[in-house]
Amino acid sequence: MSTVRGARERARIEVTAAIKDEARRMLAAEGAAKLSLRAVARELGMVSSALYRYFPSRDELLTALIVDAYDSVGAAAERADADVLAVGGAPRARWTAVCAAVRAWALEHPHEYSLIYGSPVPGYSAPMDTVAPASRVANVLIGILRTAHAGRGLALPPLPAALRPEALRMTADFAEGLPPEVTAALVAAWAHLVGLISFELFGQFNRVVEDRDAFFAHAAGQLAHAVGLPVV
Amino acid sequence: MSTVRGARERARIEVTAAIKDEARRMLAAEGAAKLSLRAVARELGMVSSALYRYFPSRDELLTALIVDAYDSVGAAAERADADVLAVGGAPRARWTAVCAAVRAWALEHPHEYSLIYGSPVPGYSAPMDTVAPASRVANVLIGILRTAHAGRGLALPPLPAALRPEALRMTADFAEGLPPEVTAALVAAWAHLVGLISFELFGQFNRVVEDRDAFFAHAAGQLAHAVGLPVV
DNA sequence: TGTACATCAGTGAACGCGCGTTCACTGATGTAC
DNA sequence: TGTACATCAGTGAACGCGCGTTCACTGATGTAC
Repeated sequence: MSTVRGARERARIEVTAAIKDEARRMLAAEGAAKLSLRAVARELGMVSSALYRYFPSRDELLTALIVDAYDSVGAAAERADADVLAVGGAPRARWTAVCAAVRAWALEHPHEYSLIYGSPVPGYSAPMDTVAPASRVANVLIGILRTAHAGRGLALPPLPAALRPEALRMTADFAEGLPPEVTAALVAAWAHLVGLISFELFGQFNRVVEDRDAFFAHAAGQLAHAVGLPVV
Repeated sequence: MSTVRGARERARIEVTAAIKDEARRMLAAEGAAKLSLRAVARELGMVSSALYRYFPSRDELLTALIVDAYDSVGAAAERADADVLAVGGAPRARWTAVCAAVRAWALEHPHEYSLIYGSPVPGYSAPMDTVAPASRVANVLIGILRTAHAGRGLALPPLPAALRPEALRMTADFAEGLPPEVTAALVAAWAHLVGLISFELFGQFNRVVEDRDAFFAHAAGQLAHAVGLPVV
């Protein structure tokens, strides 16, 4: 019951963290495909086989990094939202702040971003552990829209009949309480946001968009509009 | 001056094509990171060193595949647009047809799509040869908007002052003749389109969107709206 | 049309590299009595 | 408090693998006279 851990347990926690930190550094330097257990061990002054005391395989280490990345961007989004909320910000301000926070996180951690929103790592398939952390950012956005809906409301045109059943199902699954047209718009807006960030990060904006801050700020406003958030 | 080629030249063309075809097949099976000259050679019954007669390095082969992929999706977009145009389709119909064609191409060639719109291949940097083919799809969309602008016009609200200079520059650079707010909306819509397709392809829609056809059809309509294309 | 030489596709062996993972081991830390 | 045993982190060697690239070579195709 004691929170005072033995030397063994504390060492284990520290070494596990050191391995993940080093792996993250290599990720940032080389990308996920180049991440190797041997290189991490080498950098830590351990022998490669020693890592197997901490992670049963390279894929498990990758999974840990993916979960951490989702948690990291999720926390950044929650923090941004809470900051705006603390000064009494309206839903629209919260929305654009969260968009900006996700982009800022991506620009600071490009390889971690690639890991979770880029092309899948070949030969790796994400286990269930990643599902919950993966939805933290989306949950922040849903929370904002719920507040807005409960307040002045969200004005969106009705859905075409073909999409209504799907939108109702999505709402029931993960956005209980929102109007179905808002749920549909939210999912599209979320894909849009990640598309914008990916274009910027993966080089698609090279020779196309130069003033990226201005462009993104405008796009985030359009996104807010697309999910029905009023301007004031 | 004769178009009748010698055996040597014809053989070279055929073998080059066979190498690219096989590389594309391996790409589809394993992804870009796993693409290896040795595996391609093995599959073709050649010795690995023989490939160096055709491609000076693995990166050159990758570049060739990237250029082909851009050309392939560009051609698909152009074909879709031409088909709708041939039956007298309005700009909005052309727009949604092109969006659908890009998505269909991506679903058919997921790894080629990853190659051009996914996270960059580690250690590879795209040379200038890829710039022109990369813009074929965008050029189709620009063409549609030009027609629409010349016709009934495109109704979009004016840009915020912060984005006007950038939008004017973009217009001058690659979308001459369009109103600046349309150019800005087009770039955002293009990122949105790729974001939607990437989410679908990279697994982000798993357990989220089930009726993907309906969702995408609706999103493509929203995209048309976002660039100012009238419904009729 | 025939011969001599140049070009070039493809071979096979080799270099040097890094990888993930297993396994028997040593020695330090923790636990039960 | 002291001893005997169990647990576990880390070692070092090894396995078997695939990779990109170079190089001297053979033999077929093309070219000039």
